[in-house]
Amino acid sequence: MTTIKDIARMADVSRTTVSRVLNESPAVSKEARERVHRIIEETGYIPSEHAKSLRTKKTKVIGVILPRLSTETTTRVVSGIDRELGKKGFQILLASSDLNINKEVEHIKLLESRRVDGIILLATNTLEPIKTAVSEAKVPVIVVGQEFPDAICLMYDDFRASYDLTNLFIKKGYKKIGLISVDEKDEAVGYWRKKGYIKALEEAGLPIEKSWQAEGAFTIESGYSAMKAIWEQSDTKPDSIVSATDRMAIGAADYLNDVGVAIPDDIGIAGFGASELSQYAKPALTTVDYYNEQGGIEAARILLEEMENPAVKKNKKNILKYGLIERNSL
Amino acid sequence: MTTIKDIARMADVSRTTVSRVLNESPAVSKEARERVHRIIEETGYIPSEHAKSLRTKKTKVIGVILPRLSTETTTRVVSGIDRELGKKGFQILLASSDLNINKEVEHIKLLESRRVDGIILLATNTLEPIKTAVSEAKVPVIVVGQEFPDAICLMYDDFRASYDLTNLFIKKGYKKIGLISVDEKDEAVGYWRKKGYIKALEEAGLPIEKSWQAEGAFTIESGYSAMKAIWEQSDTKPDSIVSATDRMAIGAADYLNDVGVAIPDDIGIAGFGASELSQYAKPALTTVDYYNEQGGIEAARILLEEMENPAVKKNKKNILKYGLIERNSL
DNA sequence: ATCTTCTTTGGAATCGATTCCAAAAAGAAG
DNA sequence: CTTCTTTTTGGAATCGATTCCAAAGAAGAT
Repeated sequence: MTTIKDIARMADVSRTTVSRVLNESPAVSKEARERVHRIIEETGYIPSEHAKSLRTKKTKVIGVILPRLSTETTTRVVSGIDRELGKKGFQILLASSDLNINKEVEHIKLLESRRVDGIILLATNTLEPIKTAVSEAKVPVIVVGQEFPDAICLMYDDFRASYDLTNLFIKKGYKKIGLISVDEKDEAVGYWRKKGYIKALEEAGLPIEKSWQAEGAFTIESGYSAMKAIWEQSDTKPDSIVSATDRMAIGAADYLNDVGVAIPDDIGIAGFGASELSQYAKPALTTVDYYNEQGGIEAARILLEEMENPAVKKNKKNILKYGLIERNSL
Repeated sequence: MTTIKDIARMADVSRTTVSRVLNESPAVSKEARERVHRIIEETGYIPSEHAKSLRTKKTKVIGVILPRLSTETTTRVVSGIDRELGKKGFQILLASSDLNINKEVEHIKLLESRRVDGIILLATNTLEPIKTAVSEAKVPVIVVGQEFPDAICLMYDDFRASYDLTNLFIKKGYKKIGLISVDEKDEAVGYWRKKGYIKALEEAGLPIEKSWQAEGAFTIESGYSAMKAIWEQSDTKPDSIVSATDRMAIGAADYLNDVGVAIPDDIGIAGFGASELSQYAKPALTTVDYYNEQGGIEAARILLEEMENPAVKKNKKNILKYGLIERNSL
């Protein structure tokens, strides 16, 4: 591979001069500059970013740790991150944790070893190992989607969103509102969305009935099973279902369809996430839009800012906007 | 930031010895090894991959260039790539071309400057600039989804798949088969899927009617418009539509729904891609599954192999499998 | 006690860039 | 024709690792 040394020799100048040409320093004579440019052109020389960042301590790469590549939510966020960072010439080094908690910690180390300028962590849990890994990290880390006590985080307001959505059910006259949730280890999706649901019911004086609740695991199939469980275990049936994710809502709707229950005539249903699926389901699903791409953009901006001038206090919490999308399932 | 030098000083050994410990060389005494390990533990030292790969010429990073992050097809492929490469300790450096043709070429250079060990290009066109960039690249490049004359490529058999799908229409008794296609600059999706459709019709002696054909642009909305165009421009209406993508098929179905045409009773329709949307559409869409994640895995494997021992002839073509998924829209 | 062999160690060069500093060349002023 | 600036240039150190090679030390053989 051609190096700056080769170019220097061929252009009959010093490496210093070549470096100057590369960095567009004005302190180079026109002839020298042209000679160097010509040689670079001829050889197809591409300077090594490694050597460069070894010296300059800047890599123009940021690491993104995500639970899974193939979900709409994450790709939207990553897309937003990429769009925003791309403008400033940053690239993304991917690290997929594959829902494996140990891997998240490992990946922070791995990204640090590659001297990324910053890290954006799409978090799925708030367990101890990952929290300490984040606070010990030597580069700025932005946590998206969960609340970490002493890190810069960017959160969706899952509690309020869930509260608002449940109130929409109530406003529409539903009285027996059930819930399909997920494991509370995922605080945002599991704990807070459930909490918002309960708060709304309590305030309205509506029953919080255990048999109208079941837990799924994000997938459409698990939503189907959860709905089935609710249907089979409850004496009086619920008249509506809040589902912590769109996919589980779709699964639930499938089950209801299979047992001949009509949506929204017999039962109302809504989800979270504004997935594409929710839009084209029949009937179209009422859902909460978290504007994920915008979230990615925000995350990128905050990271850029933090890299420019690192704040002393890292316990900033940024709350993202959300919106209710009312469609035909309620 | 702590460096190998600091560790050496603190453990009272030479950098050489620290390096040996890091690389698990047996030629280190037990005491020295333990001392070094303790210091590394205490300081939280993480060796710089930059410095390392500057010497070793290996980065354990591969670049993936993709048209857009937020489509199902690409995320599935990337997911497959990541799964396979992750096993061998490789990471992915993302480069999203945002459908901008110049950017693809730029990104090849950018990835080369970062000295990635290899590149996987999810190609959307076969125009000259990108083809020459690929053949001039100094690292192995695997092209996925399009045919490049002198590169290692991994292709979907779009012609045969389209031919097979169209024959399924014919077998089901459809006689007036229309087409929603895309720009032929995208050879795979635009040109070959159309060619397969035409071949099947020709062989069956069925009419190839221009007014039953329209061009979309991948989106659901464009499918809607294309279907509308066909419906308004044709005297006798087609009795079925082959759509070059699922999303356009969904859009077309929406239009037909709006004008009161029933699927599959009045008109049959099918798409390509086995998108999740196709599965949960009502009625569920017949489609072609390209097993994208498997494609990503294959691409990664081929790249790994090529990196191990570079083949002289780079014009290998690998054809991926596909399968017809028959559902209720035909 | 001396010579070999084997284990363990560190010095120094290297990878490919940047950057500080001083020297050389060119131009301006006296 | 000096002298002083200003422009242009290159030498050498540096970043943080690896690796070759030789030397020091320990252990074993005679």
